[in-house]
Amino acid sequence: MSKPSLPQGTRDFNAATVQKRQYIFQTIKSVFELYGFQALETPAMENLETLMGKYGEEGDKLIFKILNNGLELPQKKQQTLEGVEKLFAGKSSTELTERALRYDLTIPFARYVAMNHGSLTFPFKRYQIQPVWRADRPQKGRYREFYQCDADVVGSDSLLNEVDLMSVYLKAFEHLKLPVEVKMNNRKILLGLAQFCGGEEKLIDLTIAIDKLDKIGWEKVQEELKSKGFSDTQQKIIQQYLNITGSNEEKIAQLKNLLGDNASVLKGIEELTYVLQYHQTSGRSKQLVADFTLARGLNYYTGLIFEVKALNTDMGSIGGGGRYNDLTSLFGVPNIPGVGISFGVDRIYDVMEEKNLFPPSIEQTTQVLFFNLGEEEAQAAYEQMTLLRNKKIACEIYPEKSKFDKQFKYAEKKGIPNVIIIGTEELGKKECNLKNINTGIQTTIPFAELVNYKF
RNA sequence: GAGGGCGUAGCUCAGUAGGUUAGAGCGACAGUUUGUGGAUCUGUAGGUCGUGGGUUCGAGACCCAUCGUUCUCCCCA
Repeated sequence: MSKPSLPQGTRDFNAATVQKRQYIFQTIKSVFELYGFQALETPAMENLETLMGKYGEEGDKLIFKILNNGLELPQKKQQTLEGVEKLFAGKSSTELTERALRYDLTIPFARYVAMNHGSLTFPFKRYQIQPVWRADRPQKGRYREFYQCDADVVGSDSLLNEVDLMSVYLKAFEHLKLPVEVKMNNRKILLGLAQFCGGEEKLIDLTIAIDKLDKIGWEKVQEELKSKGFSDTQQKIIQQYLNITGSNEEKIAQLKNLLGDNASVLKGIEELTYVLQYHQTSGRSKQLVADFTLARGLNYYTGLIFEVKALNTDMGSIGGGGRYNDLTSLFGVPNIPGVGISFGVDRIYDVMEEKNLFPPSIEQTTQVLFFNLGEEEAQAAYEQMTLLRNKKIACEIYPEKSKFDKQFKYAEKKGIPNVIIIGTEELGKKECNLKNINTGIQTTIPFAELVNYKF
């Protein structure tokens, strides 16, 4: 028998890890609820049709597909073979895979809204905390199974939603004590730049290229632009665009100078300014940074886009989002605009672990271990334990009669602070010996008073 | 999809230019101690060196393949 192992890019979470993760989930969840978002859960799998074509060509390849059952049945042989042929032709084949694991939470949400738009109250605000799966190559901060925490508002055009969502970000990371900055840009600004440089159809090439700026530097970006057919003068404009620096106000002023006669750019600036100004008063505006090099891969975004970056670490973005004007039209229901944000919990965990930001208090465990010193003694201990449990004190009894040594070590390893020893002597006097493992102090307490003891 | 690092005991690793029966620390278990742990000491168990082939008188070490893992690029959270 070979050693058991885990699929690539997946992890087990032990007790300590689960507690820390729960701490993050709880923190984010309570902020979502504070802002009026309601929970939603959707299935791990969706119909392949629902997911395909929504994440771009690259994204489609990363969708985990689920092999249909019953492919080996003789009456389905023809169908199966057709499916295989489609597969080799580079197409997706529902003959082989009708279902797939969800790739993110946004598209399933859009599907949900499209299916239920008749009965939902708009604006509809929901949050969702569930795992998603990607058939990616794992590396630092990248897993094949990871959790997303999304909050979206659909059915409202108002920029007040963007304002509120930025507040959600800042509040949640404030609670987590994780210093971040939220980069903001507007797809409309990028669109304007594309119009300036040869046409809207170049938007995607353009965004992909400039998104790499901080990673590969201008030289390489320029090479990529050149290979995508941008002319020298266009490259020059893009370079000027990317060189915009300074405070938010200064950046916006420079952008106006450069591309101010483009309607789309102006609209983008207006929206960005609106959100930034709203936060001027909150005192947290410093964490909101206009960054015109921010692009974001997903193509369904149409307005403001955001990305959260943890300060002083080389971890990639730990959250992102943006406005999409027409996601549900993918599912036949037009005119439901929306805006959403997402938290990358696994990366947040990694950063917090790296920076030692988890409060020690979140590790909770058994408070009291009852020693097992024989059948009769154990019965008495069990009675006392039940009383403490009724008082909501976490207790356990060592399941077998063993040497003190062993039972002490168990308590120690598990971080149980108190042990209660009930042996024949104590049994006779109807009392128990309580020993604090950390201080070594031992006290004798009558059975009748144990329930009132403050652990 | 492209490229690099690493796979030796439960864990972390050592293993010198290929040379006898493959080592250490930690951990586990047992004893010192059938009712008071953490320490010390003593002892015990645990490895077909990821797998398969090749070179060699001889391979944990060298070569090839394969699997696993990890990191970088692409892309993304």
